Amino acid sequence: MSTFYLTTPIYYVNALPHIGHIFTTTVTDTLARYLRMTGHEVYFLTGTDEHGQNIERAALAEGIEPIVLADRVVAKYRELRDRLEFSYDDFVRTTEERHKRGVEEIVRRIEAAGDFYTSPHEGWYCSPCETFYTEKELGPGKTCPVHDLPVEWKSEENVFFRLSKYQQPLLDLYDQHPEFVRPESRLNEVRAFVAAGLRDLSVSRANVDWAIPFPGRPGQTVYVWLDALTNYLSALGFGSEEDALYGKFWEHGDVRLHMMGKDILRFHAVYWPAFLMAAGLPLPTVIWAHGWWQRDGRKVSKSAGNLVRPDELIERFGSDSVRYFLLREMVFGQDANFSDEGFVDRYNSDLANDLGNTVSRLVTLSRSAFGGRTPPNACSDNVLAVTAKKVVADYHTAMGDLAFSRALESLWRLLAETNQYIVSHEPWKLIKTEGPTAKLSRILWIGLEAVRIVATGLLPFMPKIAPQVLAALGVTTPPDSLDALRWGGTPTEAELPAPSPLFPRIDKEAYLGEARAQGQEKQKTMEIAATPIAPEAPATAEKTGLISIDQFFQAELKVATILAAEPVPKSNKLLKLTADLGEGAPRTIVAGIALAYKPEDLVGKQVVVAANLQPAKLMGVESQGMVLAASLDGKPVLLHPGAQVPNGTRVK
RNA sequence: CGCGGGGUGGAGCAGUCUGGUAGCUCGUUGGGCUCAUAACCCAAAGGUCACAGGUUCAAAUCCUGUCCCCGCAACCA
Repeated sequence: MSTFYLTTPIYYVNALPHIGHIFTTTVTDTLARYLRMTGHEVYFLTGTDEHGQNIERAALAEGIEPIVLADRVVAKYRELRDRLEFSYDDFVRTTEERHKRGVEEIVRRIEAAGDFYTSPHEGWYCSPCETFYTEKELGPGKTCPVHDLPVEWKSEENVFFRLSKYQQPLLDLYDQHPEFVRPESRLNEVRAFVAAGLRDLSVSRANVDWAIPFPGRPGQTVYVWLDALTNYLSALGFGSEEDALYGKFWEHGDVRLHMMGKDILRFHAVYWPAFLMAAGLPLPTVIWAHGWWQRDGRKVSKSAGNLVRPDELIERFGSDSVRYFLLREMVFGQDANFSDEGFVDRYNSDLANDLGNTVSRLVTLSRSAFGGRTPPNACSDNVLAVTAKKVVADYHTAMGDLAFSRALESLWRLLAETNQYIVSHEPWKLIKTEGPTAKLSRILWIGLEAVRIVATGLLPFMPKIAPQVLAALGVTTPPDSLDALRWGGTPTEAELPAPSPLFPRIDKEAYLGEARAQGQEKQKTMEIAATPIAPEAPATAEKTGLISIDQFFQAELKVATILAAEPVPKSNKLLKLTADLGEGAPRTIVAGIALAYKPEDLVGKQVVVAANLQPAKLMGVESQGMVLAASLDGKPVLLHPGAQVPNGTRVK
């Protein structure tokens, strides 16, 4: 027996849970359940990350305390646990006292090792990101590349962590423990990043109040990632007197596994072990980065409006169907695709047809032949028992590799063979011709037993439904150990309740129509919400964002004819235009329209140009103006004059 | 030469590390069965494993090169 410490990331409370959170937690939960059922001691942790300026500001905007905002999101996660049967042992919040103590302890240790120093930190700062940017990284008009909001020049004293010192130790770690980062392809990524050189990391902020005060550094608070990562220790009691769990699962634990999406791998595989090395603490043993869910083949994003809506799926199909789909459809480690059609197909063919229907036919046969009971004769020596043995072995192998889809696939092989077995023995004929003989009894018992093994293997995956399947097969108490995967567990002459469909078939066409309509409805709502509401009373210009006509005329808009157009090398959005503004010499203008226009289609066209903009360099080409275009979902549509006019004509 | 993932029957994917008859699910066509949730079983059609070269007795798999697709980064004056 080994100890396993399994964690999900702690989720940031600035947004409600979505399919990404659900997936990571579902995966970890399934693994936790499997390990418990194979006799291991498991401690499963999840939680929330609640500090930082984002939260502070969001709360301020609503006029509430940050903790109230956090409480609200935490309540959503608790609700999710109940709906999806997450079996975590603890839920840690970074605003808890125990967490604060853990952070203080790790800071003290790193401080004692001499790996912190104070230094001025200057740069363009985006508050929502809590990040400094270089000039080059900024968007047009000195805006944050992520938020498009103006950044501020900021200079403050920060505490820095000597990350650079750990470059070689980290590389040694990856070499000595190639299993540290999984899947393997990710290890190369991490190694390349570290080998390229590590800069010291700023780990404090001077002006963020909604955070843990930095011990021994008045006026400084702990940077969110140092704060957040430490949850893995603080939740176990690290830094307090009651640290028995810490000793058992971290310090002396056998496996310490962090599960996460690939987007935050770097923090876990580089920064976190470096912090721990500095603090003289044991490192995690495995960092597992899984892939992302895409929607209809495209990346999921709010702006594209293609978010997966797990709430509706859970309501319609049941939480276990969602869990099943997520684990069956993704090759663990790679990206996978979600589509409504794919979901219904899986549900109907795997759950309704294969699993549900097989249970149904066996139970019905058994009940009618043996007076509402399971058959009286068991049988250990037969073709299905041989298959079952092989299937169970494959199942365990796959689970050991965290290859969830393969584990499920192997169980379904047994299901398929069970159906073949039933058809080839035609028990419905035997009932009519010979009655309830021992031969019939064995045939039906073998079928029931094979399905029982499948349902038992599903217990970690489908904690709600698998026990119901077992109950339908006459096993009233679900086993708490996967020893029950051994052939022979189906009771003889046990009461067999009348079957009811566990997974009712879904009419695919009807459902897809429904889902489409729902999607459109959503979009409509969003459009309405996006329509600006006219101010009720006249407000001052400053407040409404209105400008005077003089301010407007500060912009010189002129008509120009495009003389030439060519793509900018190595860029995919930019076109380099040569335009005549009636000034004698043509101007070079770079425009981000390459995705929507071909160069040859633009030559000779008249467009509107902002003529008195400061020149700027884009991908090495100087642009002396801006072509005006309507922006439709990020796609530009150029503005042309309604009739041919002389170049340089003023637009007003 | 920015980083990464991918290209395998109509669709979606596994297999590639560790070379040995190309596999799964869905779909299509024909047949069977009637216990079961219009389900289940059998059979068939359908693949130059992106392309080219190389290594090998043998390549989807290893090596080299090329093309294409998708993310990220850069880029929307």
